[in-house]
Amino acid sequence: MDKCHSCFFNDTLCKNERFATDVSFPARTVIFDEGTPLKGIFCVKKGVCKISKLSENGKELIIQLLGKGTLLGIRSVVNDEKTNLKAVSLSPIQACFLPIEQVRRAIQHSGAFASYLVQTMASHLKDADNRIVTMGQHQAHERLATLLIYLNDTFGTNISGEINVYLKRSEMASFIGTATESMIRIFKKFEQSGLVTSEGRAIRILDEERLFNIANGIEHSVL
Amino acid sequence: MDKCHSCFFNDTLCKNERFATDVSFPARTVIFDEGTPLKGIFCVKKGVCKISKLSENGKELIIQLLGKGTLLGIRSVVNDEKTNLKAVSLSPIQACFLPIEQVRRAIQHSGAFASYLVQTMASHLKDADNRIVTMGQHQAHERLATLLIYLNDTFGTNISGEINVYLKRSEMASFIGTATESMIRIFKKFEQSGLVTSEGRAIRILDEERLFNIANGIEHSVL
DNA sequence: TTAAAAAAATGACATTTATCAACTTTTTTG
DNA sequence: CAAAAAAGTTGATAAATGTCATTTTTTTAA
Repeated sequence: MDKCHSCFFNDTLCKNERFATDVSFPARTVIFDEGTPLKGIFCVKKGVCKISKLSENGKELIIQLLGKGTLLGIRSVVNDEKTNLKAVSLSPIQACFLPIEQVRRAIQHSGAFASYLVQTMASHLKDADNRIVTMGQHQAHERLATLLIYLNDTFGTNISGEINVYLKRSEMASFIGTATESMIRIFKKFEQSGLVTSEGRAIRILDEERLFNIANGIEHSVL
Repeated sequence: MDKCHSCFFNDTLCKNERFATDVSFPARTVIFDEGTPLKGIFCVKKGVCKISKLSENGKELIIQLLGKGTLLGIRSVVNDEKTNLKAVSLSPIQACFLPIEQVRRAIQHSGAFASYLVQTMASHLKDADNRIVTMGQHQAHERLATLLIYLNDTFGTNISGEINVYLKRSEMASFIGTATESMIRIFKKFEQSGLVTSEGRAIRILDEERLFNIANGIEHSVL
């Protein structure tokens, strides 16, 4: 149980105490599942995990992808509910863990932490709103373009230009809310049009500008 | 500029001061538009307003309907951004207004207000997640059933059983992310199946249980 | 390394949903 | 009140997306 030295908690909150502890998870591990009561929150320090929710009809939808610096489980802790989301690591995860009592105490007594939290949540709410609009008003190929740009910009690429997140085709479909087959067909058209290339789950974006235009319904050529 | 006596600010925050002031808006008025810098937040005390966002392709999507006790504009204020949402009153609104400096001060110095805010936002984030799932994994008739149940349960009905919110057909379509014509056709089937009745914009739910089953993909009869 | 399992890809087809044009009804405004 | 504007409705048709069956490829684990 080593102290966490690189996250917000310790930086602003508990400089001389040992509230946060380090934890890690291998790739493709369930960190928590829907319906679990959480004992605290995680702050991701390395790796990416997916947050998903099962629809009543049994289909999964990926709500968020969380990387470095993001909080995991905060909502359930704040509202004292069982989590309604599932968190699975996509790559090996390093994180730190802050117990529920400390979180509550921090909100009450640290203006800095409260402000940080409110700002973070406000920003997530904004993202969620944009996501709702995208899901509600855009077609599948526009949503896929949006996803690809988001992945590229949020998680960056390695030396050879591959996006640093490796999703299954079914996960990409799960994110944009289409059938896997539909997603594959659209993705193939993107490849044929020279917008992206892929090798297995590694994706490289070749023409972000055109992808952007497709995402926003400006370019229709690739249907 | 009378003091507001019935909202969270005064109850928990400024019992002896005059931070919050009363404001009101007639029905169908723009309270703020996308891109506006806000000078503070509103707390709705009476009436309902719609929060919407314009998609890049020019279509509007209704993100939320806010009634009594909800905050308006908090996100932009917290993150010091121009609002990216549009707020329009659907009925005459009574609200109180709290200036931006007071909000910031309250988050920093009032543990009670910080907790309240974090909890409210956590709950909105949960709603947003559910909305994303509904938009991404459900068909139009399921989304319409979900909307009708939501309206009925959130805003209640008057003596004659009519839901207390009066939306245009195009607004219902805007909420569930379909073309108005599609929405009308589905709504008509709901009426023909004895699930709802309507007279203009007044809607009465006749069989909430079946609506619930449709919303969750359990019943398919009404296609 | 190889067999088994999982994921990816493809075609044929069905279903859902959007679009467009025309028309009717309701609401707004001079 | 009457004319104009906006909202609501309908049918015909096109486009988008899902489903199912099957095959190929990749990944996993013995």
